[in-house]
Amino acid sequence: MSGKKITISDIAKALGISKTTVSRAISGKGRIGPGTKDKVMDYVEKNNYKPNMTAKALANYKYTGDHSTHNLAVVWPDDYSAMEIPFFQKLIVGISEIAANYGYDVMLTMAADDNITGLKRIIENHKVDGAILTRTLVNDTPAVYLKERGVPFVVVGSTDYQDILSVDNDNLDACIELVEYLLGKGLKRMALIGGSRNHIITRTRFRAFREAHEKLGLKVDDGLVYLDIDNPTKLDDALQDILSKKVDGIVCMDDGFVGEVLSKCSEAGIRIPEDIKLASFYDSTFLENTIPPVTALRFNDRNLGAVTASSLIRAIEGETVSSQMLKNHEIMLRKSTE
Amino acid sequence: MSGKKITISDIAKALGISKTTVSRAISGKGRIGPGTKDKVMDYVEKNNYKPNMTAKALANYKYTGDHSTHNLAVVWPDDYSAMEIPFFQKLIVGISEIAANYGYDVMLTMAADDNITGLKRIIENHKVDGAILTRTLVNDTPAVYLKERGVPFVVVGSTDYQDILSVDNDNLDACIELVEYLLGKGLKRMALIGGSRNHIITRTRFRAFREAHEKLGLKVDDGLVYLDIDNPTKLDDALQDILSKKVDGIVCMDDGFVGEVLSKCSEAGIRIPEDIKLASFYDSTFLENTIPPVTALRFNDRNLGAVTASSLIRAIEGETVSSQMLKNHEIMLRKSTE
DNA sequence: TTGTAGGCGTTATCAG
DNA sequence: CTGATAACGCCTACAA
Repeated sequence: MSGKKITISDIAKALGISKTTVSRAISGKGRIGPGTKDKVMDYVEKNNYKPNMTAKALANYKYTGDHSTHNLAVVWPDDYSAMEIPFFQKLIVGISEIAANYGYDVMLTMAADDNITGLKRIIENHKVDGAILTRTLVNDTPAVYLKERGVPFVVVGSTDYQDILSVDNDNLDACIELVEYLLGKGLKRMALIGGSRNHIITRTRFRAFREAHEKLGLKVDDGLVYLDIDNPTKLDDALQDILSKKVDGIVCMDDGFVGEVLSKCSEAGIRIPEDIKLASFYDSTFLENTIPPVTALRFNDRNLGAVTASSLIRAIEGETVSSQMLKNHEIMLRKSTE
Repeated sequence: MSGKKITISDIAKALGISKTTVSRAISGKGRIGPGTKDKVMDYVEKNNYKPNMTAKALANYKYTGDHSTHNLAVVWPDDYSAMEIPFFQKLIVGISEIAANYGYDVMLTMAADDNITGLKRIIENHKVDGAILTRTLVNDTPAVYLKERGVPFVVVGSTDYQDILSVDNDNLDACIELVEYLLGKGLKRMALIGGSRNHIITRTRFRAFREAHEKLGLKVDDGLVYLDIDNPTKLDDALQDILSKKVDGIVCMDDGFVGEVLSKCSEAGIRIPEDIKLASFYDSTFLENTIPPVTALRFNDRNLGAVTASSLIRAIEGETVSSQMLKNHEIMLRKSTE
């Protein structure tokens, strides 16, 4: 474990040749005699030489003007509710896989709409070549910042901002499809439970809920729509309200709401699906094993991550890429809506 | 959006002063006239100058011999089962928070015991100063690799290897406590369901299960221990077997097993807790809302991540740190064991 | 095929 | 208080 860092000059000196020759032997670029090359490679092997990537990058910059790090930033929301759902985790696995294929590594950072210091540090220190925002916001501070800095980035989800590269599941269609299915079963008074209205996904889901009703000439009762439910207390209150209102169906925007709904119904002696049908706009393995299992929309998050990563990398490398909407959903019909 | 990268020499030329002076103004080191400094800072502001970190690092290396990146690697297991549980997600949030406090950023990479190419690339390209392994293995390829490369690292969880820095929850004590509680309720035939035996955590939990029995002069029936349950099929088989064997309790090593247990019991007309008590060695919000809610051990994973990160950073910065066992658990008694 | 020389952007030394 | 200069490790035109 000799702590001494060895450089190409050291090798050159030891072998009685010039730095240039050593550099050529190692990089494989330029003509070089086979004997010389072997000699160098031998020495490299024996003395465990590792090139100094910093110096390499600096020298390389001179010729190519390229300052790339081969790193991508993935930005996670840092609110508590996001930590409980596996979406972001699956997404990043998909991202990592593709990134690795292209020789990129992944940096992870948290950001809230009112605190993007972590992201700023990474960008300003040139630690990444581009970024992926894993949640779109109505008031999207991170996106605005990246755009203004001229950093390539892709958002996962839809956005109202112009000229922003995005990759999204076909959430709108998927949600409409599910709600239509429920309305088709004759449901008349469905409640809707969802999270922050500052998340684009919440708006999209709400819009789908409305549009499905409209398509069938029905109208949504706004008194049955519960948004901005972002903590257990609000959820409890909403549920109490809902159960007192004689609804015949409950749609949860996220799987995270479902457990509580089931347990409250059970306590209140309300049977699912006999008395109330229940469905979720987002599936997870957990919903397969609830009693009863709950109908939900399943998306392939890992695939979504993969597509996003490849879009970003292609954008970084100068290709022209455009936003995509993935046909990526499946309705998992389960007992809760039978 | 002037693509031109501006350097310290550009500033010097524009202002008719020397590079040295500009450097001093920006770094704040060395004596410099206040007027000059303001002039420079003004220009920096107006022309949006950002230092080239690569060059900075190289120059810095010359004097301090320090090659640090201010990045940490976090290594996730890349098997499918890990993706479903929020443990790793919570852990990394804790890690990120502390890292940010110390001015470090986080790189994420996946590794399996038989595939650590991602980790290798990050280490060999000097992209990080140290690493955190989020799962310990009996046959720990990543740990062996890092040790042999001389890279500072910390493992989350206990390990059999010597001289490895680790931070862990008091899993053994916690599990013993829970099992003792169950035995204290008079249970005589408890089944145990767990994951891969190559995970140290599985061994620890199994050991706790045994030791709790021994403390009360009881013996574990090996026929009721189901390990290496790493896919739905195996779980189904195990459960079928268990339910045919007249057990009076089931302990799941992880919350991921619980949903399936509950639904199988319900199908079979077995009541919990009346016929069989149920508990889990790992809690999650989901277990609060199952029917019935399930008794489980709750650990503060975010805190675990935070402690791990601070250990690693202190190790990187040359302090002597030692392995820690956190007193970090709480038994959440719920209806499933009443 | 190989060597010489100069430069990437920055910082610290040392002289003015 | 300020400026010229060398150096960090590597790479590539250009010369030999």
